[in-house]
Amino acid sequence: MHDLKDLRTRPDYYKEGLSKRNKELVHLIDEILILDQKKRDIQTKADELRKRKNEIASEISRSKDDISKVETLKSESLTIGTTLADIEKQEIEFSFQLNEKTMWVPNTPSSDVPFGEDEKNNKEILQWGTPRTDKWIKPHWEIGQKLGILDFERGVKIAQSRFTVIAGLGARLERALINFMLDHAAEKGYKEIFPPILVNKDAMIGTGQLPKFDGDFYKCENELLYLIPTAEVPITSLHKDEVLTPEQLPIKYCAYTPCFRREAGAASKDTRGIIRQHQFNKVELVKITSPETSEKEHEELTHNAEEILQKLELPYRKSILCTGDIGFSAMKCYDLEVWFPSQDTYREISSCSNFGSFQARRINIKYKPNQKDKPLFAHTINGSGLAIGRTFAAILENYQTEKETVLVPKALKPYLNGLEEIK
RNA sequence: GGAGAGGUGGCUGAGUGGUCGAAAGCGGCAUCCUGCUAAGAUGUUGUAGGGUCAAAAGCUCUACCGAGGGUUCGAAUCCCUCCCUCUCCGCCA
Repeated sequence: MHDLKDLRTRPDYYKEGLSKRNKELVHLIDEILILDQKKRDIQTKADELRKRKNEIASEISRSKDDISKVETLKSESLTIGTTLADIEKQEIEFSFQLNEKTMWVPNTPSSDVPFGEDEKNNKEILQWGTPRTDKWIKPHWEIGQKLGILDFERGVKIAQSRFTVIAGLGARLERALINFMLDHAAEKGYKEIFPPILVNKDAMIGTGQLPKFDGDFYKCENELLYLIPTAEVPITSLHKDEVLTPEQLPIKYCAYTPCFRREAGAASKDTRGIIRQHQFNKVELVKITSPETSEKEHEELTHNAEEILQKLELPYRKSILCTGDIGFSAMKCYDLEVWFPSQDTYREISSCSNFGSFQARRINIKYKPNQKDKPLFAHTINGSGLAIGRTFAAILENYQTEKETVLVPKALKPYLNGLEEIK
């Protein structure tokens, strides 16, 4: 969410920022400005009437003995009350509309984000490792089924399509990856959190999942709780309505959680394998920082995610997303994509975003640079470190042997009792 | 799930219909003072939105005592609904 006062003072800055994402968003700014003006006008009117009502109330209390005066005042107050009720209705309506509209406006991209309409314009920054191109490498779902560690049929049997059972050494590998990644994060100074997996609507609004993407998530209607689509949601909201001190910053959290996404609108995408599941595991890295250090912390967080791929010796590339492809709440975002030999391409495995004060403003996370300063909004940053299921799949392919087995990456052996090979 | 108690400013805690945005204490901030420290004195001290202003400061208005409704000229205070916390009982991994 944007700062309305700032938006009022320099609307062109916001228009320009939004036009880089999508030209069709620009009109939102003018609509907001009009609504904002209407809301302020009506608020001024309402405030004046409320003021008069307050005056009358204290006048009555001061002149209780003068019965006729009191009666006159009472009736004046009642008359004002009728008018006020009507105006307040409008006030509420305008505030609602204004808030509603503002909530739908995405963050403005940072000035160093490359311009472009869609993912084709994302800019590759680096490639790491040497991609394998052996033609005999089987897709992860084939080798996974052959090895008896991925069971797609039974996943469907007990749940639905896009739910998969991981069995035996597969389950062990999944768990090893979680522990390995959490340990890596801890080593880098991230405090481990195990949050609730169901969160309320406020948390979903805070990080920007709602209102725009309603329908993408599983919700418990009777409790008004949502299954988290990412640990970003509960972790970033941990400090909701708090004013932090400079000594507390930067706050660094990591969390393993299952994540749940309905994947509506992805009907024909990645129907095979475990790349796109309704339920998947992920280790998430989250930071809360001051505006001064957020850029540096964002780079560092991205690097921390890269280190995991490096330790696992999985070839990957790093790109900066262009203005048209960047997520709703983000001002800048790096994608890490891991190599999939069977698909002869890189696939996203981590998305590391700097949100500026966009989320903090919604969640109300502030910090005081000094004791006497006014509280300012903090910056929030997050990224996957990493998506477990996709890492699992990448290992199945990148570590595959011609004998239809999968070697265990060196870094994971301690987590699998020294196991060398899944066969 | 049942019964009871309660939710007030950064914290502790008073306040049961009328200058209460809220006493007091603690904490914070500023100044002063004692040779330094510790202690002390005085003052100050929330958030959000609006208006005024070129802007900031200032001044001013409105709202906020868990949330939302209601009663009333007037609500922290009375009524209703919901949420949360605590105690007891029940159930349970």
